[in-house]
Amino acid sequence: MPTIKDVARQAGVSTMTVSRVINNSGYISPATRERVERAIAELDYLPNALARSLRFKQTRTLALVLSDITNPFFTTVARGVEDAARAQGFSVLLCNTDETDAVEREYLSILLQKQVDGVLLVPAREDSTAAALLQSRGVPTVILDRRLRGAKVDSVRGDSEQGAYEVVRHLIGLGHRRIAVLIGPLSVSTAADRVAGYRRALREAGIPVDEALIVEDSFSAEGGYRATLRVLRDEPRPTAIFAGSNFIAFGAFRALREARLRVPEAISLVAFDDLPEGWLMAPFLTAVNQPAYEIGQRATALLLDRLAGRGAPTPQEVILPTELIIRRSSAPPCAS
Amino acid sequence: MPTIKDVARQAGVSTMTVSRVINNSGYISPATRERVERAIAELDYLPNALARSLRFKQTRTLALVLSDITNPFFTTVARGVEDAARAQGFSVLLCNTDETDAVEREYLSILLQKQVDGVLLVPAREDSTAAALLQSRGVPTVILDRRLRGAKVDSVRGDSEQGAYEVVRHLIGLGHRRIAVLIGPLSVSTAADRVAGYRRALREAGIPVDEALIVEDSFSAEGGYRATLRVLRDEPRPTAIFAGSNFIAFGAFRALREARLRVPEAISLVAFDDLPEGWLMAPFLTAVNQPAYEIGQRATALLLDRLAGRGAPTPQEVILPTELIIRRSSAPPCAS
DNA sequence: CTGTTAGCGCCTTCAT
DNA sequence: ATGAAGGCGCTAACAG
Repeated sequence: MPTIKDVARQAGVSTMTVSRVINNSGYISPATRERVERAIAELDYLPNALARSLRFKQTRTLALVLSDITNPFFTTVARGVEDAARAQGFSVLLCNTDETDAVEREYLSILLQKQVDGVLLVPAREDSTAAALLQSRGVPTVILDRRLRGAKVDSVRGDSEQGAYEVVRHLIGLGHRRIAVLIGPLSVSTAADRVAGYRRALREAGIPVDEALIVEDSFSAEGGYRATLRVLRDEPRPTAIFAGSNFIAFGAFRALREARLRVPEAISLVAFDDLPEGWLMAPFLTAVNQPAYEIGQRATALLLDRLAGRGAPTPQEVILPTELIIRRSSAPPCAS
Repeated sequence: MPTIKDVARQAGVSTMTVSRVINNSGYISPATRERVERAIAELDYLPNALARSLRFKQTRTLALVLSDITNPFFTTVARGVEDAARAQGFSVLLCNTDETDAVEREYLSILLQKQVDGVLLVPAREDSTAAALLQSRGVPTVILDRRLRGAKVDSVRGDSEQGAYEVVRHLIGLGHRRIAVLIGPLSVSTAADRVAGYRRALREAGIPVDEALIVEDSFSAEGGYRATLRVLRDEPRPTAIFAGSNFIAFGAFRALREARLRVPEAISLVAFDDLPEGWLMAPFLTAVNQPAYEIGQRATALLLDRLAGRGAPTPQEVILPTELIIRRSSAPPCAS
């Protein structure tokens, strides 16, 4: 790997002159510039970003810390992040935490050491201290997808409360009154918000909340499966299930199939988080869609604005609207 | 951000001593070590990875260059990569190229500048020069998912030829003789290999190949849609379609639905690349599944072995078996 | 066992 | 318009 010294020697100038050419700074005679540029081309010289970062104190690298890139929602968020970052010459370090506090902390330490310029964080828990730590170290941070308790940080997320409210209202409109909600850990704000939306819809319709119908498990297919089994034992059995995430819905659907309950004839099933368009051979599931790509994009724009000193003085909170997509998995309750 | 100097001052030792504590190198009296460690804790000191990388000439960072993280196959690959990398203390820089040569080159330049230790590359084209460039610069590289013409590089991929062969043989076994194959650009090796597998299956069954039934478009839903329209105009119409990727299958399915052709009654549809388990509410599509996670994991292991000097002397080529999953989208041709 | 010197590759500052 | 010195934060090599 040639260094700036090699180029300087080849061009018969000092390293400083080469540096000026590279950075387009200061005055340079056309003749020398020409010579330097030829030397650069001849040697296939590429500046060492580590050395530059060490001097400039910026790496032009962001980190995206999320629970699991395998979740299509986060995949799309990641794509939005990457596109927005690349457009401004930033690279993205990807970190999967599996919702684990320990892994989150481990990654944070690495990211601080690597001197990333900013972090996009999906906190593992609502009271995660990660954001505070980053802030205290002077690393701009944007929270994605979730709320953080008492944090003074920029954040971008979909409107979980309103989205849940709308889909539950849809069920109520169809005539359902016993509606179960299966959700991930309530320590995650999206879980809490979706339950809050659920409660609001019931309250508004004058339907009393049966706490037994609110089942907290994990945001996974297994969680959805377990929660469904539990809810099916209830008497009288709920006529509709609101799955708090796409994965929960998958698990719920499997449990329903095994219990020989047809959807939507025997029981309705709706979910939070749609799958990317075109993925479903026969779109079936009524779902609340979040603008995942835009969440990633907006969050990154916010972060890059801060890095450029263009940030607003106070923390921004961007809440993007969701969209209710009614398909065939929701129908009026059966007459029984 | 405190530096090693601050720690040294606080502990009343030289920076070298601090360095020794950090790296567990050389001899240090327990007493000093203790003092240094306390200073580190008090200051919340974290070593600057940029400076260390500059010295050590290694960044403990890999790059994953792929076409689109939004594709569930690559998502899973990425997860495999990340897990394997993290297990050895490496971070992963994610780069989406959208199959574009220009973006691929742009990223390579950035990655070289950032001094990544190794690259996992899904080349945009079979004759991409990216790998050669990386090798010439001394950056270990592993090719993922695809073959590269005449490259002396490690590579890990699924067995496209055999997978295609098997699924087409499955169709032939059902009685199909006019089988269309819809595929992405033949300049991508997976496309070429899947067509090769298709041809082998037909040849073996003594069925002449009708070149009109081999349609090259893009590896996308739109490509699948367009290709299907074309193939449906053929006379006599094919009784089965082999979609060369999951996205192609999605587009094909939409075109078939619009043409009011029921699957599998009117026409069978099979695909390469399954969707992650549990994603489908009602698994329907007969598909060839590739071990995506393992591809990512194995490739990363190979790369890290090389970095550690544990690599084999000659380039390794790992070809992992695929698995045919027969579901309800394939059936015997209708009597017509 | 610990400290000093020098340098990784680059750029800011200040001369010339 | 160009160059020399010094330093970003860290560590290998050599003292002592």
